[in-house]
Amino acid sequence: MKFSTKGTYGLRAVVELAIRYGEGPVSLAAVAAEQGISEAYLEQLMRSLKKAGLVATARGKSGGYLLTKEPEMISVGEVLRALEGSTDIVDCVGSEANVCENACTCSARPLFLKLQSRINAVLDETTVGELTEDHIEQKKRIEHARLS
Amino acid sequence: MKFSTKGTYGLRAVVELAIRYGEGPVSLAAVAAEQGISEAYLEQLMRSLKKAGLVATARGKSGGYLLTKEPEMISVGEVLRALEGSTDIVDCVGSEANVCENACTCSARPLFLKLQSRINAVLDETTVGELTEDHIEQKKRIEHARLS
DNA sequence: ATAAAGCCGAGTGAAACGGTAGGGTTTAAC
DNA sequence: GTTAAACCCTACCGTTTCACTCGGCTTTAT
Repeated sequence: MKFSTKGTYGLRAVVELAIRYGEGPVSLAAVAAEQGISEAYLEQLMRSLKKAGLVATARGKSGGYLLTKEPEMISVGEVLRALEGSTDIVDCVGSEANVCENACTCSARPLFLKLQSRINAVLDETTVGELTEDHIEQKKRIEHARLS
Repeated sequence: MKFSTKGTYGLRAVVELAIRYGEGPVSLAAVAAEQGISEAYLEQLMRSLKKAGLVATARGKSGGYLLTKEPEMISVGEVLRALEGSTDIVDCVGSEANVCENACTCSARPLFLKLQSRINAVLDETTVGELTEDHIEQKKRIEHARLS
């Protein structure tokens, strides 16, 4: 039940793009530096996000990455699914009905179903826009504290 | 964000003990056979559960495992924590404050905190007793369907 | 032309997972 | 009081995933 850094890094990168939404492409190097992530590693994550259609790219000099929709229209679930393939905690709870042979007698399954629905609720409700706002607020607060 | 079979197997084993709660020790072989789990592997899981004080053992012939409290008094969170060490999705959300250096600026952390609290709610509310009842109900229903 | 950017596949060390093996020690039952 | 059924314990092992790196390619603004 651990969350991978893949998801964390990816989310943070997307928030970084959200901060600069509407200002043209942001280079990988800029995002990596801002977030303290290895450039080469982040590139892989960006590729996943691009394949999922969440980010677009501009190639060539002064190119970079940009979000394909407004931050408020991107749920964190979308981002995580793009990065991790699925946000299902076990195979037998997905809509694709990848159900194991004895699912109907598995005593743990009711718990999994409940857990999954609660998790999905959070992932679907929360948007990248919200995370971005929180983050900007937080940065302001720190700046304030530093000055006083 | 995948759930390990360790947790699943362990939960199922505990439910099996719950079904026979009050009837004396249940042998590893019986639980393993009923749930279709490798005996040697299950033994390791049982040891974790014992170390956590959730099950007791009777050694020697006709020995086995038994729950140390009523199924209704055991939350699934306790079981999972015993098996997996922790049910925290990331280190920086636990009560032990194993917080990473830039936690206060991590844009993903608010999401993690929300997710974790929802997960904890489910894990703390749900008891082994409930899972056991559901399971018994389910078995009855299948028996019914088979006979008709 | 060239340098800055993205694109892409392959490889790698460490850890965890899921499971196995093979020996102990305890104890009820005969 | 032997024996066999049970738990106890340590070590190992093959596979997968993680987190990350490397090196080369293509595109394109300047």
